[in-house]
Amino acid sequence: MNESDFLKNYDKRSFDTPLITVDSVLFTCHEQRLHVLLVKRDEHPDKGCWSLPGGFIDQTIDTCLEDTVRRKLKQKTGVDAPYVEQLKSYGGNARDKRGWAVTVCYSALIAFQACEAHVASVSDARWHPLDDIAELALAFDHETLIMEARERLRQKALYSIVPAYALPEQFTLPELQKLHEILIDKPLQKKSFRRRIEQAELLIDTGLKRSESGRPASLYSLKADSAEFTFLRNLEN
Amino acid sequence: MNESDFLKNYDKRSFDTPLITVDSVLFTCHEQRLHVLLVKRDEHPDKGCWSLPGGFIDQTIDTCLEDTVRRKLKQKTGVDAPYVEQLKSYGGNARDKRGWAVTVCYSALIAFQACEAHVASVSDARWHPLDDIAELALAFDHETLIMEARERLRQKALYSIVPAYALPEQFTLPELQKLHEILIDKPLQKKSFRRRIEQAELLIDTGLKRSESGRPASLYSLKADSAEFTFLRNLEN
DNA sequence: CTCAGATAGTGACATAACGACACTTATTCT
DNA sequence: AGAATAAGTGTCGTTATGTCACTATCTGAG
Repeated sequence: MNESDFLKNYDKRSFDTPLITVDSVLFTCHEQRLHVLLVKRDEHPDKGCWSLPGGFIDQTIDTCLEDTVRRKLKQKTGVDAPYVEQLKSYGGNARDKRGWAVTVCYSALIAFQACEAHVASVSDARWHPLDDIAELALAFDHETLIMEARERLRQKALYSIVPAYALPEQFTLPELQKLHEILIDKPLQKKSFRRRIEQAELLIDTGLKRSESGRPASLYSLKADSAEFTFLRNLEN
Repeated sequence: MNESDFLKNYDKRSFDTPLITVDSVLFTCHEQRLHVLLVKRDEHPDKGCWSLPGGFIDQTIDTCLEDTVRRKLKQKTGVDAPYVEQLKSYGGNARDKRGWAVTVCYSALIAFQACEAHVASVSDARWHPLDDIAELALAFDHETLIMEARERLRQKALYSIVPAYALPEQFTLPELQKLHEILIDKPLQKKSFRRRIEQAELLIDTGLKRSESGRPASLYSLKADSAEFTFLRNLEN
């Protein structure tokens, strides 16, 4: 039998394949706290629990996994997230009551202001402070997904400025430093922090921000695709 | 309807879900070259092409994705790989002629000697020098998977000694350094290399190895689970 | 048996990045 | 005007690394 005959007769629905979904841990920084976007499930299983934005692949419109992720995120936020990164896949027979299930988990970052209005208009979506999710009823193994994504973001904060995507397009260095301090849960030396960033040339200066009090701070934005660029050392202080 | 009624009536086979598989890029170091284990496909699609060891999840015996990976690898190598790490998932409608397909790609390392005999006895499995795979006919998008896994391993070589799992359990520092040099394709200063490792205390000294010529070299082996421990800086020389 | 060659491993100094912290500058509020 | 606050800099000591010469130990040729 040649390949085209094989494919003509092939029916992948004749196999019992695991369920496959994508899920995203969308982070933002709001009022000096890290938040995650959660969606209240209104269908079984785990009906009524909070879950990560995500779901099944639409084979008719998604050409790859990231298409699914961005589509699902846009439904909840109204905008395309500036940073989306695949983290890890979880698969097993115990994750989902419906049976063997695989989910490809992504992490994403967005500025709170960029989607504030749209999120408020979506009835089942809500930002939750990360420190509060232990008290929520979470669907499936999503608490694990969130915690592992949180840990990855903490690691990123040690050697990159990826977290900057959780801030508005323009931000000051003290604002960025504060975010890093939240992420790694430790105060940082401002001199060291500035040096690391200046040296790596990851940001561009875009003017001055008139401050409420104190000196005016320079506004920065991310240099094109500087996301993954690394500092030279780990942050230890 | 309550949840248990819902689950009773739920049939995941009524949906057309993508195909889902796992694949592993198993590396080893042999005769100063990096090799990858490939398997010759004897079924459609891409019959006759070389592919990565992997395949479908067996929902009756695998409880998680890594179970599938280790099971498939053991079929080809005869032993359990000492290092297995999930890298990335690939999904899309163009990867596999059978339709929308997702694969969870793992990277694994093993000592050549640990599985030399068994691999030789498996008719469809063979080690291929990494530099030669461009000339092979590879199935699906497996060339991409291999290249991205190769790049990840290169990165690991810059800040960890994970590559040591591609060596026998006991090895000398010059052997490890040579492997890193192969991975990052650049000569390294032995003094710097030794210092980085000694400082991080990633290895334990286990005796002396009588050399063919030159001074006898100390044998080392990995400290328990020191795999991911990092050096403090990137290797630049 | 001895010495050359090869390889393992060390000593030592210069450089670069970082930690720490005091200091300067600019703005707001009283 | 002066205190308070916050942005941003100067500077010094420490640490890790780059570089490279040097020592030590083995093999093998003559």
